[in-house]
Amino acid sequence: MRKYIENIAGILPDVDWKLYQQHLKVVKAIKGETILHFDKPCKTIWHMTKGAVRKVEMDNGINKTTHFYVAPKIFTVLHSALTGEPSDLAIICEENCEFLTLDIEQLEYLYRQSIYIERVGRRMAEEEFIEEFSMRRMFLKLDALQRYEFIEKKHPEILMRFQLKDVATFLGVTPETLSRLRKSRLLK
Amino acid sequence: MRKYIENIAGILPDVDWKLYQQHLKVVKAIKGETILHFDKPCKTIWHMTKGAVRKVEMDNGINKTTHFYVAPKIFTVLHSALTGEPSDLAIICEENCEFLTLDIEQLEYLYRQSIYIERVGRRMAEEEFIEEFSMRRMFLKLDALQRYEFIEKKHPEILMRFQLKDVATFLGVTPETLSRLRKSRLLK
DNA sequence: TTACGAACTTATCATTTGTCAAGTTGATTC
DNA sequence: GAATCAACTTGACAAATGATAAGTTCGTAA
Repeated sequence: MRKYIENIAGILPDVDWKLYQQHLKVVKAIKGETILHFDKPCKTIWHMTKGAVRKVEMDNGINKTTHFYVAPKIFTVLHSALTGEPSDLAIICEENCEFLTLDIEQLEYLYRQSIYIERVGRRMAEEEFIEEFSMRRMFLKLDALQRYEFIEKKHPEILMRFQLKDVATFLGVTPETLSRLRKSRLLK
Repeated sequence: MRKYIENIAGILPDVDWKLYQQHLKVVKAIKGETILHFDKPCKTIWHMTKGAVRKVEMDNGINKTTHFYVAPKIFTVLHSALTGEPSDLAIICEENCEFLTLDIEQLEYLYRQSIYIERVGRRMAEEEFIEEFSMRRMFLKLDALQRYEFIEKKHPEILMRFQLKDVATFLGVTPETLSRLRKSRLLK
């Protein structure tokens, strides 16, 4: 996990890493488990060391997937964590998972203790912003088939580890449409 | 501008603000001017104190707007600024504008000098991430008319200060479609 | 094994949106 | 004021996608 962080954020000195590490707690969850429920405030940063999860939103009774995460990965529901408001997203384990969890309030404390940890936070936020923008551009310039092929090329792990119906909602189409697009591609 | 920053990032002590301020340069640009061209690396953070700009991408010879910004606002092309790679986005002034510019390399230096400035960077990145995600969710759950109404409600300044053809590409539809949607709404 | 249910696919038809072409409006320039 | 140009609108038709319903496949539990 330290290597994963340093890969994104640059060197994290021993003393800062030790400080950070002290506040992490080991947690496990099994496939199908919901680690964050709708309407509950998100108070945790998850450091996923094993497994895969997805974030979902509820739209007219239909679950739509907004994010897929595969270990190693750090995630939270930021707009809820920052404001304390209930989360409109749930987080569901799609495989058996292992996490190191960190309380949001403890993270705020750690930010004040270490410019290196503050920097990790900045670099993580920057990377998430870039990824989020990349996903939105996908909608601006690509049709449904091209979006599927974009994911196939840039994020193949998503197609390997998650269900097609969830990939469909992530791509902004119905599962039926995704099925048809996949077939149309075979005919070429 | 300091107030704008503190509103997002919390208190910025006098000494840190002074340090920051020393590296800002006043720049003006007129309506229609391109302050960042396609394929040039982005080396600047703009602090727009007056005016309005938009970011555009080129897609098969057609300009598509990815962002609208109205003063006061801080922006850059992050994925280019971080890597030094040429920007696939251009930035165009839609009104006469005034900026305080900051060189990216100087910002990196400032981050190392001050945990408060580092924090400003983190908070800005967090806010941009949240906004970017909010925009993507718009595509996941809303059809074209609903997206228009979402912008009308949440970002009315966009409809007031930018052209409809640019709003259309920002919403992921053709100008013709947006025109029809606006008409269909009048009939209700 | 059988039965069941969920994921995925296929088919049909309706709706939305894009494409292309033409018309209108309004601001700017000469 | 006439000419011009870009923004915006409108119309007709084509293409993409959604909605509904039904069929298939496959893993799991009785």
